[in-house]
Amino acid sequence: MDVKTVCLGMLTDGPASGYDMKKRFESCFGHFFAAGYGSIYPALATLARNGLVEFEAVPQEGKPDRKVYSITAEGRDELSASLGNPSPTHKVRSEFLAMMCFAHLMTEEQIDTVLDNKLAEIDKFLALLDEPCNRERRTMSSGAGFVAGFGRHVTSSLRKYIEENRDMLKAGRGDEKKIAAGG
Amino acid sequence: MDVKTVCLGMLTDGPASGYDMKKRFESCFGHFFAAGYGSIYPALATLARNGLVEFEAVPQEGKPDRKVYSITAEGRDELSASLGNPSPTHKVRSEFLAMMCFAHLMTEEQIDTVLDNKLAEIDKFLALLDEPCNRERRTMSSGAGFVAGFGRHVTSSLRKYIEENRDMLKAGRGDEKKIAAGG
DNA sequence: ACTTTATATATCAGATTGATAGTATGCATC
DNA sequence: GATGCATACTATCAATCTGATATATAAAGT
Repeated sequence: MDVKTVCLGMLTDGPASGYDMKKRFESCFGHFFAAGYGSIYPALATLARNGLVEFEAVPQEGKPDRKVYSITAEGRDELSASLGNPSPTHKVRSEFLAMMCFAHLMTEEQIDTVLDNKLAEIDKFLALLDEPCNRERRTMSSGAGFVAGFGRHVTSSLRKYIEENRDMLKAGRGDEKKIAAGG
Repeated sequence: MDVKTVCLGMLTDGPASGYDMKKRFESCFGHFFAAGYGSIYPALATLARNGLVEFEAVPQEGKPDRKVYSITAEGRDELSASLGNPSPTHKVRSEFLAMMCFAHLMTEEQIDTVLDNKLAEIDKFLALLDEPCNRERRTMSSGAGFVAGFGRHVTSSLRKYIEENRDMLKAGRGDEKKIAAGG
């Protein structure tokens, strides 16, 4: 289940260009499976080379050809095999938590700044999940609904934890040497 | 805040080898900042090349030299600068959620298998967080306590969501063409 | 005797990230 | 009328990370 597989999955909804897919990655998949051009274009090139997708170059005025990709029968087989994986991963990569492990090396001000920024970021994300997706709910598949709900639920929970436990990070730091005081 | 920075942070607790650090990544950082030898050794090599750490090769009987790394004054400055980053990231990479987006292309059996495996994995992780870390709580920094609690809280919340909403994934799939029936 | 686990290092192919680049149109700001 | 920015569309690249693998030794389990 890499970017290639997600691209295959997207193409079961109909043909699309790399640019279209990028927009879909941003709007729907962004919060749990980010992908930029640097992974989408190579993925599509590899898929095409292996016959899992095919594309038609649509000429445009003054713009590069639009390459519209479609999934092939082999592509559907490959996707089907990928969806048979019984243990898909779910990983977190958090500079935030890694940094908080070293809170005793930070000033109180630095900790507060990071925490406040993180809460603001979370609120922004929650607002995003509530606005445009609710309107599309008719066209959303059951899976997309599950995933959007997942994001809302887990992110709210995360927010609550930070608010209720941020005091922990300032406690018991009096006797530690602060290396980050000078900057 | 990459592997290099976390290595620097670990070294503020005292000298350690790459092997020692790998164990620490596994036990404490694993669930939010994984790192294998393939990133730790190159990170230490780069840090040493830049004078942010220094190492002493300790000869051993019948084993390769143990390279024991220590942080330098320049390393502390670099770490301090990294801890000043006001917006550290927190990213999720989930094959699981990506797959659930395509639940309408899966059989009910496949969905159940994935969900049951995921719940079992979550239980295993929660048990892990409760057993060895609780005993070490005296030696844990406030930051490590915050982060461990974060893991417990968010993972429990995630578990609850899956249990309470898994039915969504089977609903409304009758009129969809299933491509994954054959395997 | 065989396998696993632990100690220790290190490399490599493949994938991803984040930035950058090229080319054209339209829209707003100065 | 110029400058900057957003949108539309492609694509590449260095730095980094992942997961597997290689090399050695030895204790401990089966």
